[in-house]
Amino acid sequence: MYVTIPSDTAAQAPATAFVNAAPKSAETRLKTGAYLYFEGDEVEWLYQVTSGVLRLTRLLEDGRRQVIAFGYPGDVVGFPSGGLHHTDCDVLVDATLQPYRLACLEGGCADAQTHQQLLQAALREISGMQDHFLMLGRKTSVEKIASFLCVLTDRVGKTVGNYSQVNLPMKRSDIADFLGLTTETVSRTLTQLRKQKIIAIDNIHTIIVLRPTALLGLSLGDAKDCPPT
Amino acid sequence: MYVTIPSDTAAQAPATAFVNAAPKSAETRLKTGAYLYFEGDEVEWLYQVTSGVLRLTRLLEDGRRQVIAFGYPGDVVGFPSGGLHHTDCDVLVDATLQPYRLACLEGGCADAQTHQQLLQAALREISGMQDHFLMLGRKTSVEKIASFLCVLTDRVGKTVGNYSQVNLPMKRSDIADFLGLTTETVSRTLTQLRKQKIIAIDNIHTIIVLRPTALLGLSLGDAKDCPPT
DNA sequence: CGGGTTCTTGACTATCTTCAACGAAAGTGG
DNA sequence: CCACTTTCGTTGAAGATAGTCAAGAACCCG
Repeated sequence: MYVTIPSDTAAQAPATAFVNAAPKSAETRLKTGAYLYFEGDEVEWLYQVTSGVLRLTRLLEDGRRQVIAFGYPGDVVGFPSGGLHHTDCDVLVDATLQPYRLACLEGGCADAQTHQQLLQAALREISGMQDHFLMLGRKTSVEKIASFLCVLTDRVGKTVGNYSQVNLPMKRSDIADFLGLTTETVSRTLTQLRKQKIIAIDNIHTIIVLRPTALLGLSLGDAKDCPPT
Repeated sequence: MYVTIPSDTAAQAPATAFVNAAPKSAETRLKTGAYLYFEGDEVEWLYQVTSGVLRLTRLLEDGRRQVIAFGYPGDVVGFPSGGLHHTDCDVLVDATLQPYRLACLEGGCADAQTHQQLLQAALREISGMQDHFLMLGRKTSVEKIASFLCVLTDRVGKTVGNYSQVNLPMKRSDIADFLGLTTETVSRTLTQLRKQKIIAIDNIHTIIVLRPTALLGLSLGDAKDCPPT
């Protein structure tokens, strides 16, 4: 999952399971904390997330970290380069994964439809990452956090009463390393949105979006203090 | 071209023309300033840059801009998502391009080798973008500029006398929008490196690297003031 | 040569980070 | 199940990095 420009979201994140008549390999189940692969591992499988949440990370020698992406249902993870993984991948929320042989992406696979779908997933990945560039390079902390919440709400938000609710299974430091901020800034920005009554923080890992339009506005860089609707 | 982690550079940027025995379509030649495609255009062709330099950009409504990538020889540009281009692409330096039908990537192409090479290019693209994330999200302005110069020197630097020289055909604002900085910061940072005698600025578009090791050090976040070697 | 763009530099400001402290939550072992 | 320990999250104050605004210099192109 990347932080994409809202208007594009519908167009480019189908987030659906592959349509596939061919018999599948068995689903993989992984518990929170388990590692799916490490940087440097040889790639044998790609995985489409069926349920749960994954975290893809990359480290700098001095300890600085970038969360490359979160893997939400519909996302495909594990694209290789030079046959190797270039991130670590571990499990944030118990997950089920549909594995596909790497050969299936690379064409040595009988099932043309799966090949096609893996390829399209790779291309969506490129496009999503391009949007994410814009976010990392050009957005302020409020815009980043607002964008992040908007994307999550769209993809995995639940409607509870009149509001939509979204779960943040990751730590604040994961959000920070994903958006290019510090944990303190993430925390402060969430507090700020709460004080503006744009969101409510039900518990640390559960956000309720009170004013979706205001949140969307902030994600696009509108005036920082929209009056209560 | 993305700003990748130095140690990986060799492994992941072959930057070579595709090996291809099959007859090619005619090369495309484009002059500086010409547009190859626009955001929203339908994708019919992918292009491998043979010579020259391209610029891929993406705009936010309010005018903020991100330079997604520069297209240097060896790079493949034009990967679609949902059949459409998601960036603008124009020419910074007169370029020659080798076009490949999109069908060739998507498998509807007789030449399996070209299909394979386009696919590998797409996967390299993903990996390169992941490194670039780390750079955008976690590096300081000095590290960004130093990294940028290191990558360019590696890929297109020329040895002149005892030093290597690299051409920067793009404007300072392009560098800024590529690295997530402002033109002023780019300018100041280059001046700083010049005053430290790590680089010399021959003319605005030509940089000479005087102390490659120091530059590499800065790109990795070493102490900011290495003494002259 | 002249006009417009691009680049550099300076002064000032804002945003975000850093450092530090504290409280809340979660994990551990008896 | 509870006390203990550790990790995580929030908040404050201070500081630093990069941004903004503004002016002038250098460059480019007809």
